[in-house]
Amino acid sequence: MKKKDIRILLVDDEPDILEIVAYNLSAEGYDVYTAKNGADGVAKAKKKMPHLIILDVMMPEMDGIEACEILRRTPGMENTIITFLTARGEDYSQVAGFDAGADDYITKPIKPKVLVSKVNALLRRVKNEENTQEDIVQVGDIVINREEYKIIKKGKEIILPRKEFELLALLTSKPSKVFKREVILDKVWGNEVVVGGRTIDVHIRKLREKIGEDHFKTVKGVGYKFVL
Amino acid sequence: MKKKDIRILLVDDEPDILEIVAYNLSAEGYDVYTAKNGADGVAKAKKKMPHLIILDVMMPEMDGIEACEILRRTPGMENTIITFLTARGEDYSQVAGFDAGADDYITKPIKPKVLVSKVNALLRRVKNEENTQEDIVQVGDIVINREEYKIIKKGKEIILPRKEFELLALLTSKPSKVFKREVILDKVWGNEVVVGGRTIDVHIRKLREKIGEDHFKTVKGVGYKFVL
DNA sequence: TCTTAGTGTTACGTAATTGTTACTACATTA
DNA sequence: TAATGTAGTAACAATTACGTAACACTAAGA
Repeated sequence: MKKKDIRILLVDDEPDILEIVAYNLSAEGYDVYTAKNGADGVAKAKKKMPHLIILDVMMPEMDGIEACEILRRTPGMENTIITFLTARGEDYSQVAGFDAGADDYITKPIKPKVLVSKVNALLRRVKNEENTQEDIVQVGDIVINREEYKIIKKGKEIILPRKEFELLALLTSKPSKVFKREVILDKVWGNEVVVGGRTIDVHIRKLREKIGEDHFKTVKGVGYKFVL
Repeated sequence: MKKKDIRILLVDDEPDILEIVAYNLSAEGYDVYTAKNGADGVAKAKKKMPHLIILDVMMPEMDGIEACEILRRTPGMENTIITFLTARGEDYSQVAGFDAGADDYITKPIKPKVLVSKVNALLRRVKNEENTQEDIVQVGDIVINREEYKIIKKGKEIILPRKEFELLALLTSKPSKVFKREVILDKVWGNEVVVGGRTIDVHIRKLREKIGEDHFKTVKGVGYKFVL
């Protein structure tokens, strides 16, 4: 998952903070949205479904704690990462924030470099996580685009026959996972078709020729896996 | 996943810190281990495979940054949560820490309540997550990954042939339990196949070579058991 | 129809895994 | 201490599984 596809929602009532934080995160490549109070934040969150929400604790209308509690109860947002902005030393806010379901907090005054590092760290997991279900997978110098049925290696497009592509798509859908022969047959060939015992091997061999020998690992007696 | 099954490794060279943090986290119900420098920490981490590692940045022998980099490169620990302990205001450490692959940092002086809240927050995700990941089992310093058909011992990946893998998986499924020869034959070989009387012994021997002599205990006249 | 790319099959070579054997070691019991 | 039963070991044998090349079939388009 690319940074520009990661949405961050910023909620704070101070325009200055909003501006400086939004600037820094945008510069880092994220897709940033802002809201100026808790109620507005909750509304925008439901609309944009951000991956990360940064909430100021102290706000008019609806404070961060309350907003956080509402967000956590919103379907589809149980696992959104929520982090608070809080003044230093407010231990109470921190504990209360965590209780409300926050994942982290960031202390004011905000230091852009630290903030950006922290946001990167919080989102590192998201970036990998989504990889496994993306239609576009990147591994080294190879890009597999399952949506458009094509792969790109070192900037050069390679067209694969359908069966080979489907086999590749299956294996790359969960890198490192071993797919048993029976599972491969079921998913790529369909369980009613009976094919010879060497068919899978032959297709694997073709992929090895075209994509690269070392990406396809044989697990004897079990099946194959795609390694990065 | 229950709190008592969540392992936390604490690495700091100051005994006082170690004690107070360990006390608080233990009281919260976590399974806490400690190490007194980076090198020790890395060794213990490989052995215990903790879910969360709290690393002091400043340490003799090996500092936290270096330890973190090593840990991140260790098989099976790519997704372990790592958080730093750092003195307030050391912006540089924070940024460097995130670059090294940290997920978070905790500032000294440590406030127990805040610390515990934070740890709970960091582990909230783990608690739910692990529920679905049944095919990764941990026993002592050995991780058995059914999905990828590999095992990791002290951070080192070991590939086992299928029969050996299945035999190991069976024995470790219930550590200390003695599996009778007939039961092993049934589960690993299938009750219709008839194999010679020394076959199990030979496979046990291979596991002993690869995994470690002392993990496999012979119970004469009965069978074998796996001990931690 | 002919051609062609894609797909599947076969036969065979090779390597790894699995199983067997014969012998050794050790403990238990008579 | 001899006899017995059970397990450990190494070397070897058998089996299984995989890789490969060459070829056969098939469907779609020229």
